[in-house]
Amino acid sequence: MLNELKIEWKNAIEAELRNYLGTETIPELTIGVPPKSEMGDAAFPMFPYAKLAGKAPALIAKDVMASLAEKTHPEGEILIAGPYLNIRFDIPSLSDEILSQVEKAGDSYGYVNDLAGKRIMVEFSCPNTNKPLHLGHMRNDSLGESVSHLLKAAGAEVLKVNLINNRGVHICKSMLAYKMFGNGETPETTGEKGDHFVGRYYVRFAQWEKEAEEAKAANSGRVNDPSFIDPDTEAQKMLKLWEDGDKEVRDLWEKMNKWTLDGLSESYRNMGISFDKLYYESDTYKLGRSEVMKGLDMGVFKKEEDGSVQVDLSPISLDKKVLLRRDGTTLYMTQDIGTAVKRHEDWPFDSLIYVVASEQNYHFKVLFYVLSLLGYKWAEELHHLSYGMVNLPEGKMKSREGTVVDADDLLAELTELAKGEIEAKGREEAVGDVAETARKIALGALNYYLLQVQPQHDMIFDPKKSISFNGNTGPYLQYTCARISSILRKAEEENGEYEGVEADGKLLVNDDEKTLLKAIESFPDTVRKAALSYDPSIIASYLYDNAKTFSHYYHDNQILKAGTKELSVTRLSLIKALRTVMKNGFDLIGVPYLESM
RNA sequence: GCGCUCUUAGCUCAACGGAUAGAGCGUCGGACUUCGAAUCCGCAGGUUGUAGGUUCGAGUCCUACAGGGCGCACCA
Repeated sequence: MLNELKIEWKNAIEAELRNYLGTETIPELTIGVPPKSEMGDAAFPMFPYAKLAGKAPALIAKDVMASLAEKTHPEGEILIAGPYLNIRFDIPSLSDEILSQVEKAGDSYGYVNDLAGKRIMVEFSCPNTNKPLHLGHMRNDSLGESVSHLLKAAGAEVLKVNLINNRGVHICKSMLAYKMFGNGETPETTGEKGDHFVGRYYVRFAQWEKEAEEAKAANSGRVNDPSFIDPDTEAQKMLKLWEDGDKEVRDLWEKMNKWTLDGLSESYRNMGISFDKLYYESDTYKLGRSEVMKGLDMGVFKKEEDGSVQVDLSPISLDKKVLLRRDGTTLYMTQDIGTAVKRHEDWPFDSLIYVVASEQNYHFKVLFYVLSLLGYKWAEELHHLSYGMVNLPEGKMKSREGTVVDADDLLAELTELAKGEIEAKGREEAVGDVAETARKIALGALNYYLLQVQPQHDMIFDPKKSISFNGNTGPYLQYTCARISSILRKAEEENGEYEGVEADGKLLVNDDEKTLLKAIESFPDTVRKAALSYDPSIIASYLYDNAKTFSHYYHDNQILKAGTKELSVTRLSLIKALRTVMKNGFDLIGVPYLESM
């Protein structure tokens, strides 16, 4: 409704400008927001018309205002701020309408229909089945989950898919190490979570590999000993056996995959991540060969003399890329081609978003181009949501150096910290389920931390300092809502106190109230913007601004003892609407809502 | 070497091409007999990596340079 008003003003001012400048063709008027609320609610800069008019922008603003003031114009007060023509709206007179809209829409307030009728597939996570999740995966998962929610909120039908990387030489490495050094132990016998158990053998392999390399470098007698086993050669052999369907290898593979996947599922559950459909690389890795053959027939790919199939990428200023090896086997790229085609068959999408780290920018550029060469029109609707690395203060996380931040450990540690906070504040009773509340606080802190940064930016994570519960954090947002809930509860408990008293939006006249009303009104626009740009950080900073304004407001103004019952009831309706907005926003960025904490 | 990308306060991050570049953390100093102090208020902290250019207007767009990251496999 404020938007409509702004557009009415834009049209009115443009019409006046045409009149003033004596020409029909004028630069489009831009709609801005003044830096301070006392300067008005909408800003129209007059700079672009200075040359045409041969007058200073400030003078134009004055003249246009004068002539507009004489006519009937849209609702609002015209202000002059130097070269800007600003409009102030009567926010209190709109507040009843704003608040009742929120009330009516409830859980779906903020939802828009820009993507109505669109089917969007979102691929994210894509773990290997040889180790547990780490912080890098968590950024991927938070983003994937959040973007999926955003797209739904924008009206799309969304299918979340995961591709489990459960085959390849790296998987064989953990299997081989287990075979060599496992002595038949299992997650049950050691009491470990399955993914951590398997991950330990992946690390064990790396250790073994290092020892072998050292032995080779030292050229010691061991290397020539017939009993010397080269780990890498052995892993390759195992991969071959796997591909040939060797019973023993396949059985071990099934067993270890299950261990890992059980562990990963538990992590996903704890993190609030879920998928609508799982794809397994063991099923998809051979897909794509027929697509490549089709491309050969179409003449868009070329068979080299050595028998490999390649694609010429010079039209997109790249070199060339092999799509089938000379022995006819498939590659990562081949698989992704096949998987994309299969996915479109499985669930014909209007768009497919790959949430994958920026290291793979090249891969996706090539993939999308190849699919378009194959004539798939939907290739234009593929999107790589490329996000930056999560680094440690001392640099990149390295599994070999043991600097990887484990997802389960981090979550457990944060939960423990949150529990400590609850206990330190003596909130156990008020909170009820302490463990569950602590988990939700930890999750809120983590998701907010990961999503407040724009996806494409690299970010630095300091395990000691990064995640706090104070300041610009998830728990601060949760706390804000818990406070609102607390006030609303109290109001209910004073049963009868406010009976028959009507809220009157015109009473909401102070700056914070107007700021909150404008923010509440702009929530749907914020959702739209975030969804269309696949950027949850827009929601995060929007929610933070609201929490900040509320805290300030709360500090300076009484709600239950506002002076008159009418004012109390009106303020209650304002904070209730704010809570709805916050809650709906929380859903979009994986911050759990808490009644009390 | 080539390509992509990034560089904003001590640190972590914001800022539809628009007005005096903002938050949090950290430092220092204030505010709880008042609806929850996981809060609020204040002080200090900046030549937006450097040099040019486009524009009425540039942290934002273009070019060059410096520095960081990531790619440039018949690995995934």
